[in-house]
Amino acid sequence: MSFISHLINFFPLSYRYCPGCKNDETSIVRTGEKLKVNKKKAKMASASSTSNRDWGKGMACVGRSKVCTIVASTHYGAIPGIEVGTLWKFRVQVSEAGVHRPHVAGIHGREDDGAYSLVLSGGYEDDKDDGEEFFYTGSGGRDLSGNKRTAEQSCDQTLTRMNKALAKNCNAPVDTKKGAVAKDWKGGKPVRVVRNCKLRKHSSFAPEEGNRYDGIYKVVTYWPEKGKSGYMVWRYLLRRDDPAPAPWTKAGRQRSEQLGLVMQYPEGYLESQQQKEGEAEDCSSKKKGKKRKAESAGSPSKSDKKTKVVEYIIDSNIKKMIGEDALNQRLWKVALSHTVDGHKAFLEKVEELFLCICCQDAVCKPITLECTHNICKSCLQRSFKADVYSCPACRAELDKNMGMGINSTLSKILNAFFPGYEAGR
DNA sequence: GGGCCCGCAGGG
DNA sequence: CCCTGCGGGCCC
Repeated sequence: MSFISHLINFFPLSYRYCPGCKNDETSIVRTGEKLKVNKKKAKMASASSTSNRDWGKGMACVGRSKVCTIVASTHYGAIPGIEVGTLWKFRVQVSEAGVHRPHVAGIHGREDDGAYSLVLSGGYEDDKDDGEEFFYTGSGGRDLSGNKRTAEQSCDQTLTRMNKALAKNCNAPVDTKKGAVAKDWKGGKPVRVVRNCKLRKHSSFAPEEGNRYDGIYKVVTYWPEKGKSGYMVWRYLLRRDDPAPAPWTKAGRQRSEQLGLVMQYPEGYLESQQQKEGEAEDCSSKKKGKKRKAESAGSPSKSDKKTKVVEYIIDSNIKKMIGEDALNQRLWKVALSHTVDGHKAFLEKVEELFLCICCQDAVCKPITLECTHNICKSCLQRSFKADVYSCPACRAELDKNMGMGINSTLSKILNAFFPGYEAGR
């Protein structure tokens, strides 16, 4: 540990770090650790497969390139900085944003807690979408043998796992036999809802392309019923309860426009698609007046950067606390100059400014040193334990007997901006 | 255009 | 560990 502290002291600002782009730590091989030979892999169907298909390309089989750490994976409600109407081409990106973490599954939840998010994708025949409200179908009741991810209904669903999780969001005691109706539906746990373009076949509220975050819904009621397949399915009625206008409404479209929300593609995706198209054209050099289209597609390529953004107005209570955070006035001044860039950009700036240089996360239980650098209490304690008594950011000397009182004002402000962010650690 | 079936993430 | 899963692209 002292080695790490030493390194950090030696190269305090040698690289910049994008808080939103944190790499998955589980894939990092630390000093003294062995490369994880994946036992699972040996057991997987692919090990004995005779297929010659190349699975290395495409978005179906890629892993995440970043993990959302701004809130815990069990966080309920909106993800700070993610606006209603945000668009992503692929599910893996929705996962990276923390909006809906599973890559394939429609419901994310825990059966003893509740459901955090779901995706409407037209994958279940008993779904029905009316925009403000929709009927959702539970998962399961399918034969997934043959290493499949989806199949037709072939047996009854049960109120277990994710189905039970979603039932727990309803503001009523769970009833695994008959279902329940919420006493006061708005009192239930919030569910983040994403609509996928594949839903378009059955719904006029689906996005044209990719996946769209549509805001918070609540479970009004759920019950078991014989589905179109003839097998029992669990059905849920969800109703929208979000302060932001729905993306398909006029107000919602205007808002998306103002915020400059455009389709997000994975890093380098459009470029590689273009290249592929070029190669295909070379190969069959029969030209054929191919549609040279993808070039102008959604990627914010400098020119359309000047889309107008709505200034973010900070809540007056938080503003007051910011005024009271005396030692951090310099940082707050910088942060406040970014409210004109909108909510998302402002929060990203705050996260950057209040990054702990040791753990590279938003500072947690912050201690503000006299040199005005902010460090997580646990990170500073670790440094002291290793007999390093200096500021990890600027190496200013510290009294080895100094108090370890946290900056409670800063802590309150950060918790207001990033609800629950400390729970993830 | 429809079927096949992969890695990966997450919960239990 | 084991099981599940409303993706997704390649091949026919």
